[in-house]
Formats: sequence, C-alpha cells, structure tokens
Amino acid sequence: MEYATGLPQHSKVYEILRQHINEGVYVEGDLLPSENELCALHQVTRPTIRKALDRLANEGFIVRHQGKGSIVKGAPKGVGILAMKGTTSAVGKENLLTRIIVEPEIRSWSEAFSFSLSKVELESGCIYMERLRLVNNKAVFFDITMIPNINLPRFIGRNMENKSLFDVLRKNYRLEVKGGEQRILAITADERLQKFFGVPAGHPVVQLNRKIETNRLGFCLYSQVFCNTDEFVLSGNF
Amino acid sequence: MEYATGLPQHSKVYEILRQHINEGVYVEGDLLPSENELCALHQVTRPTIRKALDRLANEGFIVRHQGKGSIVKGAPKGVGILAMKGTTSAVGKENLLTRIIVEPEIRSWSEAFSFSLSKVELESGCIYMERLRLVNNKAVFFDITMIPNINLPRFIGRNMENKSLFDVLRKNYRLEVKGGEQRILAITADERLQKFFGVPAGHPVVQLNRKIETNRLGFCLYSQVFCNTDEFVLSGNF
DNA sequence: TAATTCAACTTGTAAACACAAGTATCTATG
DNA sequence: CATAGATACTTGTGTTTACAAGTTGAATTA
Repeated sequence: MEYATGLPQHSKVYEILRQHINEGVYVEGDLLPSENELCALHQVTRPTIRKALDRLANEGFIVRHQGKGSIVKGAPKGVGILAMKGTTSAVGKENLLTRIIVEPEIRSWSEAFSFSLSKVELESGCIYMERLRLVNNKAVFFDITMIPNINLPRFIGRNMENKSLFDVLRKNYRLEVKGGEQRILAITADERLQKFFGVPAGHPVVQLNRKIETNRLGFCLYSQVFCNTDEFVLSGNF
Repeated sequence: MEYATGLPQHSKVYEILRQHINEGVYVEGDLLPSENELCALHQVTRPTIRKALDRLANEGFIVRHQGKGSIVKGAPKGVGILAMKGTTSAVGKENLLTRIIVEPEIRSWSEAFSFSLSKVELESGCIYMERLRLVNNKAVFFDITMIPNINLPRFIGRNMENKSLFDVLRKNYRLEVKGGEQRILAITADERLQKFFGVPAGHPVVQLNRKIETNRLGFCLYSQVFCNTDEFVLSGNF
C-alpha cells in the first residue's frame, strides 16, 4: 500500500508506523526503533519523528519511556466505542470482511439519526452508504453512514470494500476524527436486521447513533450502527 | 495561584492557559493571543508555545486554524463514561433518584462480569451493592457494583443513597477514575429486570460491563449496568 | 563476588531559523 | 462601486543544534 504524496512528513511516518503496528510488524511489548534510527530510516530529522511518535503515543499505540525507548502497546485507546471483541475468541483481521450493501451515492438527507443538521449540511446533500461487517462469514455489524457532500472529490466510486472509512478519509482527504457524540439503545431486530444477522424476530440488537466531528470545521460524519452482540460485544476503552 | 517550578516551560504555559480558560479569562469563541504574542508574554520560543497549544488542542480546550488563530472551545472532552439523555426531555437532577436494592456488603467474588481478576483481588473478596436509578419515578438503570475489599475502611455501612459512588471514593478515599474498559451488548429483560423496569418479557435492554481503573495501581472497580432505553438513551461524548 | 562508577545509549526540553500555506485587510485598478 | 491583487498577519512544517535526564550494561573497584 502506498501513501498519499501530499501528506506532511510526520504524517507519513505516523501512517507507516501505525500500519506496521496494526499489521503486526511490531507487536505488543516490542521496542520501536530509537528516534535516531527512525530518522535514518525515513530520512527526516528528530523533531519530525517525534511529532509522529507524539501522535502515536497520544492515541495509545505506543508508550514512551525516557532513557528506554518507545514500547508498542498495540491496543489503541478507543475512539469512542468502535472495537469489536469476541466473547469466546479474539477477532483476527483475517476473519474480518466488509460487504457493501449500498455503494456510496449522493442522496438528500432523510434524517441524521436524531442529530440536527446545519443549513449548509442540508443544502449540500449527503453521501450515503450501507455496509455489513462480517466476522467468520457471520454478520455482526450493519452500518449506515452519511457524510455531507462537501469537498470530497472522487469519493463516489472509490472502492470501499474492506477498507476503513476513517483510513480513507484520513489518508486521502486529511480528515481526522476529533471527537463526537454517540447515543446507545437496545432495540429488537426488524425484518431487515433479522435477515442480515440471521436472527429470529424479537432478537435484541444494540443501536448506536453517532455524530463524529472532524478537524474540518463543522464537517461531521453521521453513522448508525446496528450490532448483533450474540457472539461479539462492543468494546471500548476510555 | 503559582505554578510548580519544576515543570518544563511548555507545561507551565499549558497550565496557565488552561486555568485562564477555566476561569473565563478567555471564553468560548475567543481568539487566543497569537503564538508570537504568547512567546513574548511568557518569554519562550515558538516551539515551546506550540507544544503547550498542541496539548490544549488535543484535549479540546482550543481549536486551531491556520492563518487565523487559536479559538477557545471551552468544553473539554468527556471522560468516556456514558451519561443519560432523555429522548423527549432533558433530565434534571431534581428528577433523579437512587434506590438501594442491596446495601454494600462483603462477598466473595462470584464473577466480575467477564473481566478476569488478579490473585490479590480474588483473595480480598469484594464489596457488593445493587442500585436502581429512577428518573421521574421510573426505573431506567439497574446497577451492580463490585469493588475489591482492599483498604477501604468504613465503606460498609456508609450511606450511599443519592450519592455518586465516584464522589464518595474521590472525596473519602482519594480514588480517581483514570480510565477503563466497557463492553456493551443487547439482551432481553429477564424476570428481575422486567419487574424493575416494568417491561414485558422479551423487551430489549442495554447491558454494560465496565472495568474502571483508578489512580491506585491495580485497583479497579467493576460494574454492570442494565439500561432501559425506551425513554432515555445512553449518551456519551468522546 | 558484590557494589560502584562510567560510558553509551535512550527520550525530554529548548532555542533559533527558514519557508509554506491559509486568512484577512487594505489598496489599486477596472 | 466592485474586483483583483498585494501585503501583513496567522498557524503549519521542517531542519539544525545543544543540553538535560533517565536507563542500561560493561568495566572498575572495594
């Protein structure tokens, strides 16, 4: 995988290291190369490397120890509630699949999952998509995402299969998640969810309505997630 | 108020600015002095100022805009613990009641809601309590709390009615919440929850299993919360 | 042998400099 | 008057240099 060329150096290093941690090049407990070694590796200076490490540390990927080095922690601090955790076994990336139900397309806003929209957002319309997340070929998440159609060139048509939406936004559009609000409730599966999850009528399902703020002022993502928590629970750190 | 002399410069600047924001010297929407102005004010160089601002921005106190300045945001990021939010109306404190179902008592650990316990925790036994939270005399939360029975003198017998457990722990035992993990799932109400919440069989309920870490090393609280999200959803900022 | 010291690492802090890029404002021009 | 452009701000990125402070392990010393 290559990286967008427009990114500043510290972001590039951050992306590379982050991906290496995610891919298992470095595993929990490992010592990252020293800052000076990373300088030589990436042909940048120490402040640049330090900025990348600052961010990794801040997000919980690594812990730094003066005089010792940067230790990989692996599990990043949850950005709200995002991660999935098996009740019986751990979820390996190899078992994770994303199936697109509705390809990204431009729609007018129907509603934004109980969050109120600004005038600009309403006028711009939204990019709408539906995805199903499967673990071991079993549907666990059903995900509706709505993004304001503001300055996202070539987003429609971009292949989102098995890609993290956040990764795409961060790497291609420099959009970073800054925070947000989420509302959680329990519902019973409607016909559609029954079909997706293969569960009977009356089956309890977790519903998350999320408004996700970004570094672009006033630009928020809205997502609604339904989760079948029979085998996998939603897990988050705070 | 003065500031510890041992702190590095960027931390001192951070503390000063943070306090000024909290005290209302700068209010939401205000433009902070420019980086160069802050340099002159505090007699440090721009990288030092920028490090302080980095941290303030990261914690949500300010938002920075290239070419414009740093705008005070005021509201710091939430701690990740979910609050309650009415689907119809806001929840005033006057309408909030806590009813003790099981007074704090010492038990042996039966289990810790799917979290594994350390040897020390197991040997110490736990303080167990059950509480019901009511809004407008309607049960919304049912809360089971388990606390390791380690160095908490006079905790048993303490009146917990309408008191925040966290407040009691912080004020009387200097225990501060540092972080934790929560697992969320949807279940159907069992007989007990049906009675508490006044809901029929098969009614969906949100279940949260939480492990809450404190500033005392290795000392964690465990809590299990059941929530009837018919009228009130769980809401959290991140 | 056991403890201490020292040297060679590591990350942390801080300065001074340069230029890029975004924003707002004033000014000259049509 | 309205618009385009220059300019003077702002924050963003990146380098270079220097030293402080914590950790580790090997060499030295008791």
